[in-house]
Amino acid sequence: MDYLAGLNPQQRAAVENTQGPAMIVAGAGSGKTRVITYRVAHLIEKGVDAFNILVLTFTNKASKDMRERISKVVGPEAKNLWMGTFHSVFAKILRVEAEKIGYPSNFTIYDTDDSKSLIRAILREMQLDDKLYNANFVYNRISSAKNNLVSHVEYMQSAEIQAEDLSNKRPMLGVIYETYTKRCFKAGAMDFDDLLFKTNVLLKNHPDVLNKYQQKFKYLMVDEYQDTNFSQYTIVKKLAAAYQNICVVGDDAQSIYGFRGANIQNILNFEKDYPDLKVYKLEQNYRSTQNIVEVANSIIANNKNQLEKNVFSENESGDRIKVSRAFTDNEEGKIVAEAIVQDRSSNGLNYNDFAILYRTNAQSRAMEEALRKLSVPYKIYGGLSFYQRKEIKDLIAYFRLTFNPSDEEAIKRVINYPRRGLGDTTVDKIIVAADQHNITMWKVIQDPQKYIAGRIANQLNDFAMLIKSFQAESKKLDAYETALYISQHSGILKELHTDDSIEGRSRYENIQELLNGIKEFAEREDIEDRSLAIFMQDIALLTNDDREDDKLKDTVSMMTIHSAKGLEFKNVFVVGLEENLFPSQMSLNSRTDLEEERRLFYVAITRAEKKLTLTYATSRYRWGTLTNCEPSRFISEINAKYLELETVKAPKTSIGSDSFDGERRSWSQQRDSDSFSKPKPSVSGTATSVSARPKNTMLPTAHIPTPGFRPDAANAFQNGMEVEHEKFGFGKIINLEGTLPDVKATVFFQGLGNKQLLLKFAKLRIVK
DNA sequence: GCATGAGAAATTTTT
DNA sequence: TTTCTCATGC
Repeated sequence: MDYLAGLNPQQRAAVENTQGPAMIVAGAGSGKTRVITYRVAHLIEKGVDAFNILVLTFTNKASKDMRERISKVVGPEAKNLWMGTFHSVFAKILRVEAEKIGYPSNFTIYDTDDSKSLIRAILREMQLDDKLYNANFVYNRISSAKNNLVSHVEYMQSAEIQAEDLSNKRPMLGVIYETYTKRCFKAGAMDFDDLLFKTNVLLKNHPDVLNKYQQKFKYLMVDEYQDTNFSQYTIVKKLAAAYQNICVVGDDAQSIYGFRGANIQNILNFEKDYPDLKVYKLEQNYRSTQNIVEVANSIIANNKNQLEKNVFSENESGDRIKVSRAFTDNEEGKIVAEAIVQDRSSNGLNYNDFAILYRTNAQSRAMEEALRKLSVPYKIYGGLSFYQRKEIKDLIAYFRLTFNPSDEEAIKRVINYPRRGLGDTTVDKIIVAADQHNITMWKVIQDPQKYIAGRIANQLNDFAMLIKSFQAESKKLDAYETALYISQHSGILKELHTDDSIEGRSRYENIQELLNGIKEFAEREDIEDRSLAIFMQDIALLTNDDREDDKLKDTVSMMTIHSAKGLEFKNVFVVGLEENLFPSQMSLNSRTDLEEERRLFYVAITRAEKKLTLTYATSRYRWGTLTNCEPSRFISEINAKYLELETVKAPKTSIGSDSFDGERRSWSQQRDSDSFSKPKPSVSGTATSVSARPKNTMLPTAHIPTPGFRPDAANAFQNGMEVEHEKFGFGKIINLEGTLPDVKATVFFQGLGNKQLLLKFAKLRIVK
């Protein structure tokens, strides 16, 4: 039992006490994962059968990491643990029990895209205003209903909800919810929230099933308990009811998924559910310097509602927190990139000692450009996952259809890809026919003559035959062979192969990569059923973090703060610390939301081991235009004694005296470099990493045009007028020469001197 | 049914 | 600025 030796007293107590309800409040960097892994290992060492232990996590990555670490202590027995994300564990159980709730066991899992697409279709069919009934909004509404275990029936019956929807002028939401639910059911599909919702239904309506899993999971552990929603909370509570061997681990200060229905009260009130609860507080931070920990503490102290704890560090006190101001988002990128280059060479660090964290994905672009300019290798985490790419989803839709031809979203996705003359009108006809006869789209497609007039029936027949041939082949071939067969005979491979643009080639490669992945799967010896159907089961639950590609490469990591949770880096840059960005604009209306933003900031800070840099810009491109920014309130919440404010540099004015020329020059340079890097500039389609965003040199100052800025016509100007220029700010016309339309004005701008401007081009507004 | 181009909308975080 | 939707004409 030597693994116990390396633990501090609290950690050790949490590990050794395995009976009854327990809550481990784990401050950031306090060795939480270690405690969970050792606790599970300890259970197994004590003789508990691994099959009787269920460990629930939020990300695939967390569960994978933990399983690996556990197997280092207990060996191959770790394989028998039930361990995974809420969604994957209960998907697995639902597949076994599906018939009990009327679903086929090979149900499809709809990802967010599928769900939204279905919602859009329903909105169109109901002829609802898609601005009032925005698909995103509807999706969130349904999602939060499900996460609070409100079924569509209860939704419609609840006077409160109905009144709320009515006052929001969206009385049809209940009907949409109902239709959506029925359509999913008809398609044999569950969305993400259903995996939890239906589990609740199952456990509620089938006491025998509940009992079975209560007996099975004699020991339960839940990681990141502060992120559970009501639906998850209820499942856990039910499963634990028989033995009460429930151990939850979490940190209320790191609850950052409230927007997705997570309820921080679940951890704050845990004690009420289990009065004889034992609480273990892990308060020593082993990760960060004292300064960093104290800054984090001082930030989080601004929140009202929290569990009492005192996180401390016995590491060195460390550097102060650096705060850098930039004038634009591009300059911010430059400051960060330069700091990385310099720090790396002067302190002998690797690129992977650095992370850049931001609030929104959109911020990555400025960072990327800056890093690329200095040839700093980087990797962006999050964003579009491999499995969300169009070509991958297309092929997977064929797979889905093969195993579940009722899958409506899959049909719509590929019925006309590659093109086979089955366009929107035909699809609409199928949907109408299916609706009228109360059958699935697949039924209509199989027997088109019966439902749809005209020659289009022949093409539908062909499509049905195609899918049926896939089904037949899948019974004969292994996963890889089936996948290959489908990709060839669907025409996808050919379609992509003929596209020899850069994007097209990369799509082709992605398909190859997917096929390789399937091949690997087909050759695995540790699983019994290696069919494509099994491979497909959880694919919607995978994210790109699950694919180990270049983990070992030495690159700077870039990601949103949300995806950085659980990670640590020697040097961390938290960028974009501005009001309306971080804290996000959406959070400013309520205390709850603002506190969540603050916890998010807490998470960001506590990722850093040695050095933390906060940056902000005084202006930034948002929705295409330059906007003024104020420094984030979070910066002023930090006690100044911990901060090192960077000396302010004067803004650079890189444009020469003749501004018109200067402007045009930088445009043409940009053009040139674009066409240089893209052999076929005419290729449209998916965006490449080459951005047409104005470069640094185009932003001489940070002037923000007054709202509603509109340039005046060239003939309107007179000598002596005060004018505003889009970029240069306010100035005064001191000379006019030439004749219309070629009048040239000399304008004096404060701080910039005289500029010659051709009035027909310059964006000038008359002030006075 | 499909390709093309104009115009509008969008940006919070994700299993 | 980019991305998507819608309308138009073939």
